Amino acid sequence: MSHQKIRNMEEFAILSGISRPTISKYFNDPDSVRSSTRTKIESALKEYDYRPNIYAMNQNRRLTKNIGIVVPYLADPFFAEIARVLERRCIDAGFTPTLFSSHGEQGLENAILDTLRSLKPAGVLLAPLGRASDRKYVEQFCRDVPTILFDSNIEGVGAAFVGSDNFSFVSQTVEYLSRTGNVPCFFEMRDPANPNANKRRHAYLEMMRRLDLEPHIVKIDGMGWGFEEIGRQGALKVLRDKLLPTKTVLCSNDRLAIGFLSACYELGVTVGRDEACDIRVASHDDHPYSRFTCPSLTTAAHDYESVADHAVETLFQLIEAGGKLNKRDETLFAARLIMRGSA
Amino acid sequence: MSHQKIRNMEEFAILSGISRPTISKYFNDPDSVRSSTRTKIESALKEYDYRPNIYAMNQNRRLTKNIGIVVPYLADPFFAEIARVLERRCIDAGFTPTLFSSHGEQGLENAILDTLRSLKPAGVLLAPLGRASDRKYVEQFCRDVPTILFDSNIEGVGAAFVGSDNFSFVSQTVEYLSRTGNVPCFFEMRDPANPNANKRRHAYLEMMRRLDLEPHIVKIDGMGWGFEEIGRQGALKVLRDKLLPTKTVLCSNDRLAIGFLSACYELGVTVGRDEACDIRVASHDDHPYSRFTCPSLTTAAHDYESVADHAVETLFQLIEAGGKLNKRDETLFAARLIMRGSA
DNA sequence: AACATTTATTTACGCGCGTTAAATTTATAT
DNA sequence: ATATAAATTTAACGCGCGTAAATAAATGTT
Repeated sequence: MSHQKIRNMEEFAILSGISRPTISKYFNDPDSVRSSTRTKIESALKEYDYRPNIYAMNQNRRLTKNIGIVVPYLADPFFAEIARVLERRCIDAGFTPTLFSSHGEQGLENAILDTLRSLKPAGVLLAPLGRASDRKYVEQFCRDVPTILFDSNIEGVGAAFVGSDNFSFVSQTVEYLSRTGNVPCFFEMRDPANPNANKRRHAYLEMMRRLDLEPHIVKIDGMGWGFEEIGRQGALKVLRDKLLPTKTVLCSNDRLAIGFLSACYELGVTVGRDEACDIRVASHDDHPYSRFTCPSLTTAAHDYESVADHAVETLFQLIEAGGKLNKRDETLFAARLIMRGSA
Repeated sequence: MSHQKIRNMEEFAILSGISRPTISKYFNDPDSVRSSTRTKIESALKEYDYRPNIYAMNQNRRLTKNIGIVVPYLADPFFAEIARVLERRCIDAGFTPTLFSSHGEQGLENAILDTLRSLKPAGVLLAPLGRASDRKYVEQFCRDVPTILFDSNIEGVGAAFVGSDNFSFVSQTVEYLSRTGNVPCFFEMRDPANPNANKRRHAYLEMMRRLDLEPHIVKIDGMGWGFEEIGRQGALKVLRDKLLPTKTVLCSNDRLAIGFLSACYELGVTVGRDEACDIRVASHDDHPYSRFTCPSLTTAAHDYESVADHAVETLFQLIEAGGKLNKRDETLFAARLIMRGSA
C-alpha cells in the first residue's frame, strides 16, 4: 500500500528507480517502454499509487487522450444507452471519455462545442441536434477538431458519419405490415427536429410506391423533445376525430408510439395483430421501454453495438491518421425487425 | 470578429491594454475587477475571442471550478432528469459540471472517484450505488473531496445528504389506497440495491401498523438494474400462481410497476381504480414514463427541483466553507401524490 | 487639496509535466 | 566478441497560467 504521499513525477521516478522522461513515456503509452522497465514502474505504482497531474500532462500536449461524446438528449434512454456503449469502448482503448448532453438546445450544443475545443480532445463523437443545430458552428468545430458524427447526419460535416439505415428500418416494417394484411399509414411530427425522421418518411413513401400501395401520412403538431406527450396528444386528436386513414399505424419512432399506445388505451381502442383488435401499431428504434408497452411494441431495432463499435473504430482511425481521412464515409447499419404484440 | 489568433494570456493582455495578472483575476472571478476594466476586457474578448488554457489554469489552482456529478445509472430517466437539473444549476453558478455514470458497477464507481480526485473538483454531487458501493472507498473519497450525497444515503459519509423522504412517499400512497377501499400489499425486489427500497418497506410496515391493517410483502427475485424486466417476470409469476395476497399492489418503485403493468396486460388482468377492474397498482417516483403506462400510473412524485436546488446550494455552502461543514445535515423532501388511472 | 483606500501594474517565480538532444547503457544480431 | 540497434539517462528548456510582493495609479473621503 501507499507508504508516503508523492507530490510529482520526479519523486515517483526516484522511488521507482526509473528516470522521469521514461516514466513520462510510460504514462503516454505503456507499450513504448521495455517490458522490464514497465514491470518496475507498475510494481512501484502498486506500492505508492501515484497518478500524474492531468492538468500538467495536457498542458503541453497538442493532443490529449480525451474523447468528447455529445448526444442531443440524454434523458432519452436511446441516447443514454448508446452513450454507455461508446463510453465503455473509449475507456477500453485507453481514452478518457467525457459525456455531454445538448438537452435539445442549440445554445447548449454550441457551448458544449466551445468547452470541447478547450479540452483539446483527441477526437469527438457527436450526435448533433439535427435541424436544430447551428450548422455553421458545428461545421467550423469539425474543421478544427477530429469529429465523427453519429445518429444524425449533417451532409458534408465531420470526418465520417455512422448511423442506422433508415430505409432498412422502414422497409422492413412496411413490408411486414402490408404482407400481413394491412396498409400502414405513417404517423409523425409535422416538424421533426431529427433528420432521420425525414429519411423515414421518404423511405415509407418509396416502399409504398414499390408495393403499389397508396401512402397516407398523418402529421401531428408539437415541438421539442417530449415525443411521448406529443404522440399521445396527436393520437387522441386523430382517434377522436377519426382521422386515421387506415387500420394500421406506423409511427416514425418508438417514443411517439409509446404516446400513441397510451392514447389508445385511454380511448379504449384495442391494439394488436389479432383481427378482433381495432388497430395495429408499429414503430422504429426498439426503445428500451418498447417491450413494456401495452401491448408490447412491434418495432425495428437499431444495431447499437455495431453503430457504437464502428463509430469508435472510425474515430480511432481518424486520430491515428492525424485528424484527416481521405474521404468522408457514411456507414449505415441495417435494422432488425422485432415482432411483438402491437402488430 | 476575431482579427488574429491569440496564443496566450500575455498576448491577450497586450491587445486588451490590461495587465496579465488582472486578466487572470478577471477569469477567476469577473466581479473582482473594477467595472471599467471589466468592460475593456469584455470588449476585447468580443473582438479577439480568446479562451484561457484550462489545463494551465487548473494546474496551480488549489481549487478548480469543476464540479463532478455522479449517478448510479444514467440510462434510468429519473437520474438523467435530475442530472440535467443539477448540471444547469452548476453552469448558472459559473462552475463546470462533468457528468459520470457508474452504470451500476462498483468497479466503475471507484474508477470514477479516482478520476474525480485527479480533476481536483471544487466539489462533488454523488448519488452512490448504495448497497453495491464500496463503502470504505466512498468514505475515503468524501474525506478528501468536498462531497454532497444525494438520492441514496450512506450513513455518516459525505458532508451532507439530500434526498426524498421515503416515509412521505409511502405514507401517502398507503393512506390513499386504504382510504379508497383497499388494503395494499408491497411489491419489491428481494435484494434491492438501493437503500431507499429498504426505507420504503419499513415505511409500508409502519403505516400498516398505524392503520391497524395486516401488512403483506411480496418479494420477487432478480438482480441488477433491469427493474422493468424484473418487475414483469415477478408479476407474471405472482399473477399466474395467484400469490397476490390482496387486490391492490403497491410497488416499491415505478420501474418495477412498469414491468408489473406490462405483465398484467399480457395476462389480461385489468388494472384500475374502478370496481370492475381486477386489481389496482400504485407506485413511487413519478418516473418520466409513468404517465404513459396503460393505465397511467398512480404514484408519488419526487420534488426533483427542490432536491436538485438544495443539493447544489449545500454544495456551494460547503465549497465556500472550505470543504467542511459543522454538522452533517440530512435533508429530505416530501412527495406529492399523483393520482392516475392505475389506482 | 491632502490623505486613505481600492485597484491595477510590474516583476518574478514556480507548478508538474512534455519534450528534445546528447550521452550512455542495455539488448540484439552477426 | 564485436558491431549495431534500441532503450534509458542526463540535462535543460518551455508551456500557460497562478500567485505574491512591491510599486504605481485611480478613486473616494474629508
